[in-house]
Parts: sequence; structure tokens; C-alpha cells
Amino acid sequence: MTVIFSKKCEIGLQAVLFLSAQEKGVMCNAGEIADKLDVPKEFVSKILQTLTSSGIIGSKKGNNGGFFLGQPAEQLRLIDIVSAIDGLKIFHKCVLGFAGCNMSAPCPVHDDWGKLRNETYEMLSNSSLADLRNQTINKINNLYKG
Amino acid sequence: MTVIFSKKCEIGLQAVLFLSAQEKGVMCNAGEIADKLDVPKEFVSKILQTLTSSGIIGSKKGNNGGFFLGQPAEQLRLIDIVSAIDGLKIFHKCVLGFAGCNMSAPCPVHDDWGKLRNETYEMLSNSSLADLRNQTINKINNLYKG
DNA sequence: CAAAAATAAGACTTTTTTATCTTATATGCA
DNA sequence: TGCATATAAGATAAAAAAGTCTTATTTTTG
Repeated sequence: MTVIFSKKCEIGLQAVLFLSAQEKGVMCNAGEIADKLDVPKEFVSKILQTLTSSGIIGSKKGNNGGFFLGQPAEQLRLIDIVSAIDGLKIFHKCVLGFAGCNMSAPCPVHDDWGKLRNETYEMLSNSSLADLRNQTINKINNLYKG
Repeated sequence: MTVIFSKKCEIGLQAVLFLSAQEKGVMCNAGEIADKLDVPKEFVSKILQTLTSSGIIGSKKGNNGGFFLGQPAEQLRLIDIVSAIDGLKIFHKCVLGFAGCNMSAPCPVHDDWGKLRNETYEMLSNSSLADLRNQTINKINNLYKG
């Protein structure tokens, strides 16, 4: 079980962070990304296709091709990747799973979770990939391969 | 996709809250709970078995049997149900899915998520089902059946 | 122009999760 | 005692998610 995001989304987030840590203009192929993140190449490849079609990353076919950020790092946020892969439903659903959870019929943690959910959303949307770059580079350079 | 908890866990939480909203000594059978929560009887029944074996709820077989809280509502917390069904791993994993995420190699949201994760844990563990009772009763009386 | 290397696309397989079915066992009551 | 009605338990089925494979297409380079 993942924490909040699906496996696909986690890998998508990691892959885009990986790309954002590269020097501008540098392209990475699927094999390289898969190797660094320690996930199957075909799987990461498929996820990157999704992100390509939504414009978050760009791709170039053929020899010496690969993937790269599709927009300036200043304009990309983690929430954009989440939105493209898992969608934003989790930011509107009751954490206890009650179907009709709203202000007039709130679940016992409705307000508490509402606050935490908003803060989670902010965590993913208030910083651009450019803002996160130093931490991202540090993480990418210390990837753990078990 | 669920928010944080598996479907089983969500239904387990809802079912236990449902039981905690009953008058003391009142027993509910699986059919009744399934009907109110709008989920299959056999599914809720199976989840209740898990919770029975972990002592969170009690059960009585036979005619007029059913399920009931296995401990005083003052001693039960939402985190106990989560722990019994999904486990507590999600409170130790990186939200972006990085394998070796720790203080010396933190992901770009390591600290932010750490704080939110702790507050989520507190949300689920600082109140007993007794503390939540009024809100729970209100919710149970306003269950939405789509 | 041909070969090599890369992504694109979609079919397919496997694994996990969710849901259902069946049989056994326990309880209460006529 | 026998029947109706519960849960218990485990097998099975269905659905969803994760992962793999194959073929097509594109691009660079010799």
C-alpha cells in the first residue's frame, strides 16, 4: 500500500523530479531513469508517456532521444504531476470513506482532515520544481538502491 | 482510489463508528450494518471478523446475535482500527515513494509531510470513540445512500 | 540508404484488492 | 429436539492495479 498516491503517481513524481535535477537541455532516456529509480524500464516508460501527453514532460524519439521537462521548472509543481496521474479526487473525498460527507453531515474528523488536506495540497502546490531544486539534487544524488 | 486507507479499512472504521453510536448493550447484525453503510453484507461481515479477532469488537453467534464494541468506547481510538486493518506503515513511508528517505537524504517534502503525517496520526489517536460520540451519532443519522 | 537506438502504443500477464459464495458452527426459541 | 437465524471460516470469483512484452515509428549516424 502506498501512502496517498498510487505507485504510478509516485514513480511519475520521482521521474519528473529526476528530470528537474538535470542541467538545462540535458535529456535522459527511460533506461537511465529506470535504473536510477530502481523500477522496471517499461513501467516508467509508460508513465512518462502519460506525462508527455499532458505536456509536463517532453520527449524526443530516435537515437540519443529521451525525456526532459516540458515546461520551465518555475512553472511546474508537484500537484501538476499528481493531477495528471491520480487526479485530484482525494482532495475532495472523506478520509473515512463516508459517501455524503459535508458541512451539514460531517464525519467525526471532517474539520481536522479538511485542514490537513488543505495543507497537503499547499505543500504540493506552493513550491515550483525550481524552488525545490537544491533539495531534489541532494536526494537524486543519494538515491537508495536496495 | 481511496484517500489514505484501503476500502476495507474505511468500511471497518465506519462499522465501528456505527457500533459506537448505539446505546450500550445494543447489538447489530451484519445485515443491518451493511444496509446502513450501503456495502455488501458478506464484505462487511468479513471485515468485522478481522476486527473481532483483534478484540476491537465482539460478536455473538446465533439467533439475535450480532456485533458490538469489544472495549469501552473510552478506550478505543480510530487509529486502533487502522492499525488492525491497514497497519501503521503509512506513517513511516515517504509520501513520494522514495525508498531511502530519511533526515540525511530527505525528499523535497520530507519535513512538510512529516509534520502533516504526525498531525494525521494525532487526529486518529488523540480522541476516543467516546469523545467522538456526538458527531458520530449525527453522522450515522445522516448517512447518504446514493 | 541501412543500421542502431530511442520513444509510442497497445496487447497481454501477473499480482493485489475487493467482493461473493458455500459450508460449518453456535444460539435462542417454539 | 428441531428449526430459524446468526457469525466463522475458508474457498472462489471478479475487478483493479501493476508490470511485461511486442511491434511500430522516429531519429541519428555511419
